[in-house]
Amino acid sequence: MFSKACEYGIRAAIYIGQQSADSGRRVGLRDIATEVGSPEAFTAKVLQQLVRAGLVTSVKGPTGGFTLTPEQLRTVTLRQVVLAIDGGQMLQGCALGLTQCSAKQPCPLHYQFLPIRDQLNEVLRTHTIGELAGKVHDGLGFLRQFS
Amino acid sequence: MFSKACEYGIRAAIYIGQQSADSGRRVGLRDIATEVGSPEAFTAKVLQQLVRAGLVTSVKGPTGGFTLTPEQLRTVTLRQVVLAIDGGQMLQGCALGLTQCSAKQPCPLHYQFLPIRDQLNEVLRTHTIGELAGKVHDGLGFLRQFS
DNA sequence: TTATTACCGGATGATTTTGTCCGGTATCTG
DNA sequence: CAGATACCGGACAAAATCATCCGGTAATAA
Repeated sequence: MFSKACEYGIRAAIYIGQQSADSGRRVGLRDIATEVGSPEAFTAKVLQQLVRAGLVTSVKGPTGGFTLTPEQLRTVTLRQVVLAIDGGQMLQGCALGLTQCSAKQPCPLHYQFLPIRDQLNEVLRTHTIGELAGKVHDGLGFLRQFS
Repeated sequence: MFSKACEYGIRAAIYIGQQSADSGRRVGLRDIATEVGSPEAFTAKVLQQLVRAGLVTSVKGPTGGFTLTPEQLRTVTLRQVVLAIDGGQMLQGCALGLTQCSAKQPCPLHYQFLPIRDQLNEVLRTHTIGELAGKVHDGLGFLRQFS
């Protein structure tokens, strides 16, 4: 569905959001990677993308780390995170890989996939990181395996 | 959404199906790759997977090529093609990459993605290659770009 | 100011996916 | 039977993705 980078990015963003909403405190890379079950260095790369896109805030130095501002918690959607990391291929590309697939020249699956893609876009558009973070905070969702 | 291999495989299967239904004639690899806009040698690999899975029939030698039997035209679904090439990751895996994501320990997106995945499975399960081939035959669907 | 902390950025490497090449083999035609 | 055709299968190569390493830099704390 999404790339590994995007999976890590979403999980990391939600974890950062949870900690930010919880106590306003910043979380370090090591902490994030541990809690989310992702490779540390690779996660750093992904987070840099999110920071550059303005979806996550970072602070250098001691007591530094990553955080989501109240505004980011409220406004950043899943869709923005996915777009920043994976681009729009999954969200708008043709299911059969045709570069110009439209009502004018549809692939044989065009109309079958329209509602699926619409629903996917809807889910990504209507869920904020802050909302998902709340779900994790309430024990209604998990970001890694617990064995 | 799907891998390149899978995109090529679906397009190729539909084209073979269209020619088979049309006149029962077999189509060669070169012909398929041209009509579907895919790399020839790579498409051969993908088609071999479909032949081994029993979803497409191949005949060697002169006048040989690929074909779909009437039974294959009637029964082979898109879902079978996708499973043969990409496996079940897209159809059942967790959107956030958790290896054990279930109602018992759901990711924060688990319930949001359930209906999407259900709908995707439904579309793949209820459409046969033969049906899609008919759509292409009737000019209601295209398998490559026409510029 | 100085040392430490922790993100930043580029270089590098491993793995998977994508794509090519070519000899082998089955099969049809003459 | 001989020759040509076209799929089969393995080896190989290129590109994208996934992942690591390490020095640089900004910021904090003593």
